[in-house]
Amino acid sequence: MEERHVGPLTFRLDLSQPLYEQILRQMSSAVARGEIALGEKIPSVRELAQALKINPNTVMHAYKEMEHVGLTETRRGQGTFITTSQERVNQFRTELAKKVIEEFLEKMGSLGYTWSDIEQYVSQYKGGCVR
Amino acid sequence: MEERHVGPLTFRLDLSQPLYEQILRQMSSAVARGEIALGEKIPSVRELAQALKINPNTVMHAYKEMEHVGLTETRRGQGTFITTSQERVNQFRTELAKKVIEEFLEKMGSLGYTWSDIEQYVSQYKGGCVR
DNA sequence: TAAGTGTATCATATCACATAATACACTACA
DNA sequence: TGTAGTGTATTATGTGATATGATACACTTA
Repeated sequence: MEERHVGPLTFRLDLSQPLYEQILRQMSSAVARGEIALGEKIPSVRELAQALKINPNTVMHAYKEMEHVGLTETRRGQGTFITTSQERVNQFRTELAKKVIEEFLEKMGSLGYTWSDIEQYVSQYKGGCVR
Repeated sequence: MEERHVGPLTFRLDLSQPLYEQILRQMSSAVARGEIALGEKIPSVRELAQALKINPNTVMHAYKEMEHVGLTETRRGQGTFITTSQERVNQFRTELAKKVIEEFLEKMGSLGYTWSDIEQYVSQYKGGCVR
């Protein structure tokens, strides 16, 4: 629930979802919002772990995922950097969003909600946690 | 991925989400769709477990949840019945949907998506798993 | 050489989820 | 009254994802 700042980055972690997933999403968001530029260095594993008060291995987990999907590039001994490819960033974020949306629609569907139900329903939440 | 039929009810379980949650949602859906009427008896714990090829305790978990939120009423020695209160059914389904929607919006928000992004994005999925 | 990187590998702990087996209590009905 | 079918409770076990803790190694830069 609490905000943690690391350089230009801001994180807000809770226990409702895996920490490494939250790091993953919020790091992607930081890139999308332009809070960190392409090619930029992100905090080291140990630094972020200390700042977020979580275990380095957990950060490592997130970082490995980020590299695996092409959001970051790692240089041993130097650090971890946001990829220089805007295309990869977009693709990665899109993939994440796709999963989120599909899970959402599947759940609503299994609740018996029709398409127009969902459209109406969702619009009620305008002005909530989304900008 | 496979459909299982139990009387008038149909279930489709997979391993991506907790079984008891899927039962919960799909039972609610069945009521909403009118596949089972208010006050109607639903399959016994053992019967549903056998039909879905899962453990009775897992079905029990789902049934306890359903009773806890007021979707069902249980009569020891007789069985479990859908509540006779249409209001409770609606309320229950709405609560479930609310959680699903809030989780969805929170995730999209943490991905840096704006409101109009989401509206556009979601509309691309029209004709998918939702009716 | 030293400090700061990523990386690897142990072990351990917790929690949610599911299974398994068994027993008990209540109800309906032949 | 007995018996079958209900929900319920208990205890144990297993599994996988997640997170932690500690330590060591390899690489890069200054």
